[in-house]
Amino acid sequence: MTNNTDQLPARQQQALKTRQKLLQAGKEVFLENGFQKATISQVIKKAKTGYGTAYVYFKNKDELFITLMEDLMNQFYEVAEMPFKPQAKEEAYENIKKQVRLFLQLALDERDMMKVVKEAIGVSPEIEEKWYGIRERFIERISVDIRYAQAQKLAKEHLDPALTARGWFYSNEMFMWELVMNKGKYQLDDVIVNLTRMYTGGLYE
Amino acid sequence: MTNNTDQLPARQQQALKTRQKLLQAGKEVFLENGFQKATISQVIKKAKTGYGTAYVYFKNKDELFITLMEDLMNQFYEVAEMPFKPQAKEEAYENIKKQVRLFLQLALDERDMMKVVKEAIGVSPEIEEKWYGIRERFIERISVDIRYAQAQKLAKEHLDPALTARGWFYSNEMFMWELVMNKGKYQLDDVIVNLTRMYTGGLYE
DNA sequence: TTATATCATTGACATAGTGTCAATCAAACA
DNA sequence: TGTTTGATTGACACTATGTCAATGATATAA
Repeated sequence: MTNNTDQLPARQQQALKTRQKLLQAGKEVFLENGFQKATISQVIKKAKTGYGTAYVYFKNKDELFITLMEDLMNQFYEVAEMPFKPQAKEEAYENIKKQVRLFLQLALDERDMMKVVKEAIGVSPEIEEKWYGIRERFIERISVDIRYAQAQKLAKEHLDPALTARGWFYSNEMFMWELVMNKGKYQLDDVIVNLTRMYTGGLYE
Repeated sequence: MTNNTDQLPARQQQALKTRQKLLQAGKEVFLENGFQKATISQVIKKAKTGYGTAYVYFKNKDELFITLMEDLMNQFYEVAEMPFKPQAKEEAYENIKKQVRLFLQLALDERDMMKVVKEAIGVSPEIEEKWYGIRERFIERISVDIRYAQAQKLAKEHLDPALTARGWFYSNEMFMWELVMNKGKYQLDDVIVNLTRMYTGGLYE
C-alpha cells in the first residue's frame, strides 16, 4: 500500500507529519487526563513541537478533540443507518435487540474514548452539537422504523412516532453512558433484554 | 415576621449579610452568563465586596452554585417521594401521568435556572454528583413502585424492577432537558401522554 | 548556483482567570 | 480605654489561552 503523501513535496509531507504528531499526542493526553485537564502545553510537549504550532493546525482544544472523535462518531452514524423491515412482531423484537447491542457494544469497545467524549460534551458546546447530530440521526431513523411498523399494523397507532422514537433513544443513550462510566455494574445482556421488552411490550399486563 | 438575625451580634449579622449579597449577586451572574462564563470577579463586583471575600464564604464557583441550587434540588426530592399505591391499571396510569407532569412542570417553572444547572452538571463533577443523587432517588422510588405493581399482579413479572425504573426515568429526564432547552418545540401534554402510554403499554400490539 | 519567495514553525507576550494570605479594619470584650 | 477577635481586602503567584512578528527551511526563478 503506497502512502498518498509520497507524491507530495517535502514541505507538505512535513506539515502532514506534524499534524499527525499533534493528533497522536492529543489522543494520549486526552485519554490520560480527560478533556478538561488536558492542556495544549501537554500536547505540544508530547508531540515535540512549539506551542504555536498546535494553533496552526487546530483552532483550539475543542477542534483538536473533534478531529480525534470523528472516526468513532462515523461508526455511530453507521449503526444508526441499519435497515429495519420486520414482517412480524418477533422479527421486530430480534432486529431491535440486534441494533441495541451494536450501539452499546460500539460504545463499550471504545470505552476509554467514550468517557472523554462524555466529559467533552458537557464542557464544549461545539462537541455537544456533534453528539446531538448523532442523536437526531438515530431518532429520525427510529421514527421511520416506527411508522413502518405502524403501517404494517405491528405497532400501536396511537403513539406518536417522533416522540416515541425520542423516548426510546433516550433510554438507550443513557444506559450506554451508564455502562461506559460504570463498567460491570450491569450485565450487558440484562440491559438489552429489559430495554427491548419494555419498548415492545410495556410495563403493564 | 421577625428575622432570626435580630438577636445575633452585629458582627455576625454583617457576615450573614455579606454572604447573602454574594448569593444574590451569584444568582444574577449565573443567570446572565451561564455557568462557565460566570467569574468570581463578576460576582464580587455585583455584590460590592473585595475579591477575597467570596473565598471566605465559598470554596469556589462550584460551591457557590451548589448553594444556589439547593432549594430547587430539594423540590425535586419532594417530587421523587410522592406516594404510589394504585389498585388498578387505570389508577396507575393516572398516578404516573401526575408524577411525570409534576417533574416536568417543576423543571419548566425554573427553566432559566435549570438551563444553568444542565451546563453546570457537564462542567463540575461535584454538581454532577448532586444531580446523580436526585436521579438515583427517583430510580429507587420508581423501583419500589414497580415491585408493588408486580405484587398486585398489575405489572409484568418478567421485567427487572431496577432496570425498568432506570430506563423509564432516563426517558423522563431527557425529555425534561429537551423541554427546558427547547421551549415550545414539543407540547408538554403530548410528551406526558406519549411517555406514559409507552411506559405502561409498550409499542407493539 | 544563487537570490528570492513562500510558508511551516516558534516562543515571547498580552490577556484573563484562579485561589491564597499577610495586612487592615472594626466590633466585642476586659 | 486598650486588647483581642474575626471579617474583609487586594496584591500576588500561578496556570492556561490565543496571537503574532520573527525565524528558518524548502521551493522556485534567474
